[in-house]
Amino acid sequence: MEEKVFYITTPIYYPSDKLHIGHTYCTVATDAMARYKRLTGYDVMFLTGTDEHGQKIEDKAKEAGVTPKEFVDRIVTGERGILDLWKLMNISNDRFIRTTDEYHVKAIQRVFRRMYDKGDIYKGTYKGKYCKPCESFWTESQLVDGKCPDCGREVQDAEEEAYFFRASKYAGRVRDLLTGTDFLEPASRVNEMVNNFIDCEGGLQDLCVSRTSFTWGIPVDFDEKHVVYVWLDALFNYMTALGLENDAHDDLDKYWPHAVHFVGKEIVRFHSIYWPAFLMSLDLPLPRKVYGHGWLVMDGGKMSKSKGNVVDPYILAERFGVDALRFFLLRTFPFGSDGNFSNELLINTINVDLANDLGNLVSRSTAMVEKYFGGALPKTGVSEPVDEELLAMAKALRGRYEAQMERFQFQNALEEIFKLIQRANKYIDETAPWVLAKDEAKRDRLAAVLYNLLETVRICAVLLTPFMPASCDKIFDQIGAAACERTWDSAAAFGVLHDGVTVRKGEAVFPRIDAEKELAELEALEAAAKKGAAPAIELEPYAAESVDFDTFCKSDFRAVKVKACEAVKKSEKLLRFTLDDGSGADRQILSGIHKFYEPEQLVGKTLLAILNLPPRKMMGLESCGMLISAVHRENGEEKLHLVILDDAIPAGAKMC
RNA sequence: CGCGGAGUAGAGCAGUUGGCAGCUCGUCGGGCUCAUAACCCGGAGGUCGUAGGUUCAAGUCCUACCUCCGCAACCA
Repeated sequence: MEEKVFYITTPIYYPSDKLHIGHTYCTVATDAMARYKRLTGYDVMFLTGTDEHGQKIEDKAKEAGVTPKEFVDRIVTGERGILDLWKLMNISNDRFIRTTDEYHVKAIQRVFRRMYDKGDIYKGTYKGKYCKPCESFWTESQLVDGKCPDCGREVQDAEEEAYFFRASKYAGRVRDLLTGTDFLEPASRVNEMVNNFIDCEGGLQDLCVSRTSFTWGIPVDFDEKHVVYVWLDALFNYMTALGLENDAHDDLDKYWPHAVHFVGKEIVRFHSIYWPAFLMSLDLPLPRKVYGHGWLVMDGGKMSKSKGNVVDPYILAERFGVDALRFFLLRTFPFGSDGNFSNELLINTINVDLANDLGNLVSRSTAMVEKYFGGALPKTGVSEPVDEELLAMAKALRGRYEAQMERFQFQNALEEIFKLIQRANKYIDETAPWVLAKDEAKRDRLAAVLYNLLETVRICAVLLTPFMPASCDKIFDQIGAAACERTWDSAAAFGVLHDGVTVRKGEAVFPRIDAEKELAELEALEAAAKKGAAPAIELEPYAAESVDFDTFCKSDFRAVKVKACEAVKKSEKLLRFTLDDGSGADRQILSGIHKFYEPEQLVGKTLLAILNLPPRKMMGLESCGMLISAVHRENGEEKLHLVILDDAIPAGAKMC
């Protein structure tokens, strides 16, 4: 007898900012899976949480003038924070872990020590280059022309003490795990991982697992100037939340062997390579599966702050309904690959599937029971051959749905349900109940037709419950389904609804959306949100330090004329300028301003440039100097204007 | 040759193990009036990126090439 236990997790999200629709997507998928497993009778543990340490949060907190803990508290527990978002989205997680929770911190310290005692963590040096003025540490590959990427000055060899995890020791076992089992899915991600990180040049690299350059992290308890590297801290949340090395919880043995991790494709590497290696080091059992889902992209581009195309789940959920949003995310996109998000698609899906097909089916079915039977439907039907196809589909649905759900193919599972819903709408046409209603002799036949419709709706609603829990309850209430008629078992049988079932046609469960009107309003809303978030005009901070006159005079500012200008291939931002600097020889300067100017509008202009900066390579091309621009931010948006001079100024004229 | 993904109807996409090329929207025509102007039926529209190859049979497998997109790099 198989043990009916299931453990599922989302990644713990990084609260350096508000979460967006992509995080919501992953969490909703996990929630649907958890609810599905509970429905089928499993004992489910569903964990989500936040990963709260690290340099970035330390920096952000400093910027905001608060402590790191205050900073993350606001994003996690504050108004419209992460907890609020999951509450709004009706997420049914059993636990919520924060890596700043005391029990987790203590557990991680013990884990770190165990790995150290075993010899899998060793103290080494992190070799690199140090820039004194910037006080920053760079790796060889981060350098630009052998110089500091921030300030362009010389760097020195330096060594920073750090602890390393001996990942190389487990490379073979991890490779076997990835290539020989279905531990990592979808399978397309396996080759990517093995080729890139294990069978690459130099093999699987040992992982640096401590830092001394910042303090917002879990201290290594036997070497206090180190903090534990974020990933070692973060990955173990999946086990500390069940009681690994702590007394706060005590169900590791029960749930851990049944663990499934849903993760975004960007962190598949850590979950499929380092996470198993960490566990091997501690002789702990591995989770059952890591599933790397795709991203939601906007019009072909990755969602990102700088592109200003981040989608706010609050706005969508409040406008269209939580269940509609949950449904859309899982119905529209294949879970394993990227999906193209758009408001049009969202509205279209809601209208077609939820309003026209499902909502309208419930509406017309219940309306007829009310109209022809006063709301109470006798189970005294007469069946006819035309019923057979509908009944066969309805009876087979649970099995087909289950096969897809077990493979995490939510899109296909929902597709199966909607095939039946469409079949039911067709069945109404075939049987024409409004004609039967006119003939008193056909009253029993009419009852059968309507009963079949309610049964079909009931089965669909049971299977839709994991996706749209609140809406399915409404549907159950409208068709009069009792508690025992909403179960997993009841979804496999036809004819479950009791005799004399009472329908209550209420408000439309999924109202139709006026697409044009909504799109316009959404656009306005999103623009307003963007504006409200940032001040109208934002300027760079004024320099506190003064520069002496001699130093200033060393800068060779000159007027230059643009002889030619073109976009650099494969670069989103770079323009390549060929300039007349008065010397007689052409000067080439690259500038990252394509976002603001098209090349052809600049040819012939007189611009300002500094000529005596050391040449620097970008995208394989050499840039000799820099064009001077005025920069500021407007409503949070970056603005840039080249300094354009009077064309009467000759090329090469010195600015002083 | 840095790594990876994708090219299928006007748009957006599905096609697991090779076996009659499908779905949604749009479009054109018809039906119905129970229902949220919703529902049902039918038509038009594709040399499945290109060129080769394997096979009785290729969207699917193999080889080469073209185009687009991510990551990375870069954005002095």
